Amino acid sequence: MKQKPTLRDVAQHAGCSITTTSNILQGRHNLYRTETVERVLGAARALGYRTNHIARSLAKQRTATIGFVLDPNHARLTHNDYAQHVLDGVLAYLELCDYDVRLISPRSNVLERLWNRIDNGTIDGAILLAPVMGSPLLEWHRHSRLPVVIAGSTLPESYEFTTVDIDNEGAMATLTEWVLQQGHRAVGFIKGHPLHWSALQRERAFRQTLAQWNVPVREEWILQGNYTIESGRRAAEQLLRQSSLPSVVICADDASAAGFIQRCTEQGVRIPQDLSVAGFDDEPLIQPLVPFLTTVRHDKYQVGYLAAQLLHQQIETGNTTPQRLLLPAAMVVRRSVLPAPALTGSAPPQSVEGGSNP
Amino acid sequence: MKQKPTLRDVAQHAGCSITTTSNILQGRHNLYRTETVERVLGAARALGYRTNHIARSLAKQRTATIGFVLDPNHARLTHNDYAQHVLDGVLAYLELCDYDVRLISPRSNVLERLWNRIDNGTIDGAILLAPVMGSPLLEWHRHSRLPVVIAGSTLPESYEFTTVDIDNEGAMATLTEWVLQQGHRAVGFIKGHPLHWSALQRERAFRQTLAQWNVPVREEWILQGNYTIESGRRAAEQLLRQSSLPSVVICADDASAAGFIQRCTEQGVRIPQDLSVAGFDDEPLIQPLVPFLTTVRHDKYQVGYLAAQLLHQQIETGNTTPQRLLLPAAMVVRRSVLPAPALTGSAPPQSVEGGSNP
DNA sequence: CTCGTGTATGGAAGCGATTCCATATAGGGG
DNA sequence: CCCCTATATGGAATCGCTTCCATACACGAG
Repeated sequence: MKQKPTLRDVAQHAGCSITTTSNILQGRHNLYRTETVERVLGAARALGYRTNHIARSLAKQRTATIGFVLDPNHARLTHNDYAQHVLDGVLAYLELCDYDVRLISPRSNVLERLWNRIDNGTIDGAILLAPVMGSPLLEWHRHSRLPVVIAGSTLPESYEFTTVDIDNEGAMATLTEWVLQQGHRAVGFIKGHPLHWSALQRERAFRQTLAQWNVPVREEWILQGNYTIESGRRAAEQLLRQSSLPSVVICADDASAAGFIQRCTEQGVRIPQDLSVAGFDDEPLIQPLVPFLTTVRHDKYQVGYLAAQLLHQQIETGNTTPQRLLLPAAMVVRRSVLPAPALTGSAPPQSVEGGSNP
Repeated sequence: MKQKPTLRDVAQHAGCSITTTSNILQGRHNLYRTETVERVLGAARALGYRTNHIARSLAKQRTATIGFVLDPNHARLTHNDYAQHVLDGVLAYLELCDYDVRLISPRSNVLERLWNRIDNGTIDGAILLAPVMGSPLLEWHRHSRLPVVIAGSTLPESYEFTTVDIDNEGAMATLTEWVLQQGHRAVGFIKGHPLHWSALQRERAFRQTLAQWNVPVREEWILQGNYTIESGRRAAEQLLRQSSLPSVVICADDASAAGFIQRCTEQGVRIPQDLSVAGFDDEPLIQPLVPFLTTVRHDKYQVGYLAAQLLHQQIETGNTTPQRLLLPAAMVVRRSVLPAPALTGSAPPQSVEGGSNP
């Protein structure tokens, strides 16, 4: 049970200086005679030497670690399938450049405590996962000199952050347009979580598209949701209580779509025969529940992968000029949206666009 | 854009030595006059000082960080609901003792690379999440002096690790016994992932219980699964091809149970009228698919929480004597298991035990 | 023979904390 | 008046590694 060998031990064993040893172990082989190199490498192997990354980090002022920061207002990571996919992409990229991840999952909203966890020298940069509006984490940028990339939210221009997210507006516009092309003119909407920018963006795109098509927005058909199955059920109850119903409901996400459909079915409203429904996210965990759901697919893994890549670049180059990446999403047409029962709209009929049905 | 302040800066600002500053900032207030304490604390606040944990770790030889190590043979974290719940428990405990988590998700099986990621001084201990049989991570214990706790697997005695897991054998014995008490004597089984100890343990308990009740095991009704929905579907196809069928099938996990039920239903075999099915895990993601599934519930969060606690103790005390924690699980009786059509067994009828139906 | 150039190596000062131990001062007892 | 103890503070080594810069030597050119 001996101590872990240090650089000094290796140097001693190899009969050369610490400098030489350090250089060779860092791969600067060409500085030395091959014989020296081999001696050092041999000694390191013989002793089972392993670089102490803490010491290295202190000396280099570089940890080769990034923080993956969950928002304290979020549901816990473990109930958050989204987080996992993004994280997976992050890990995949970091594997390439040999970086590590520190998980920062604050239970507290106290800015001071948050900072202590984050800005304590243990990470070179951070990925913030979909911070919500008004999150203390965003207060951060004023004081932090740490490179930061936001994954999963596109913030308003006023925030000077690099962001990576799917193109919520574009994708929802496409979806809405497609629904309109099916002839629907009476269209409802279930909103997403009120604190998420993505929810705002999706709603905005929905409204704008309706406006472009001169289709009136009926506010009593716009229901609040929060990206959960349960909220979809509640929305259904609210909607079904009304005297007149839309011919289609577009949901800001698959979870609420699933809840909505469930509740409708329980109430004897058949989907899609009596009412069409579209979702958004093509959430794999939801899919088995409503396998026929027409929705929009996007690549969360890719969001994480690119966020990591951008962050890595910022760290390496020191250039932290904000950028905004918007990834495209694809429609997945299944069977939950039927053509409108009676075409009455003013817009010209057009051909179907978008993804295919697996 | 000035440099981050260091201890020296604070000391200077407060007009005292670095030693004094360090002591006070570490909370040893009683060593000094209150006036000095206030001066130091004030200076630290004024400068926005934040201790550099890297330097601290080097000096203390303690990082206050543990590694959460996924098995390279595992599915990726993001498709692994189990991992998230355990991780969540881990985070909850670590929050209490102010430790952090480094995520170690090796893509490689190369032991040397694995070690470099793990044993490089950046963590004080590690939690291995459910390592599979023959995993390179287990080779580890011979060389590593790092405190390690295994979460989610109970290894054979020959491995000298502290483990935390649910009581797979006990829970499966209870479930099997309950099924037998319902009068079933023709009982099939879908096995879990062949590389997971939990799968072995569940199968063993199943067989032993049958043996205790003098119920013969029909090997053609024992089907291979691997903890996935798809494997349950395959098992159903295999089983339904046979000339004689069991009256009940016990599955080593909920996912394969769901797949099994799905496929049976598609083939016109009604569950539970034609065939009873029991699951195991009470998996929340599966539950919406088969809300009537009788299964066994256990607390993965608790597994993580306790694993973290044990590891923390080992780190603090230095005492790494192996322990094995087995957490109890509770039956959840729903409607997927009916009493056997005709009682013919030799065992005495007994009363129902186990959990309740929410 | 001297100088410059290039190659091979080592010395020593850091990185930013912690901590052992020494020192200084004040006050109380003999 | 001196010694001892307790209280308050600081000096300096240390953690293990990186890296700037110096040194030593050899060799060909001038």
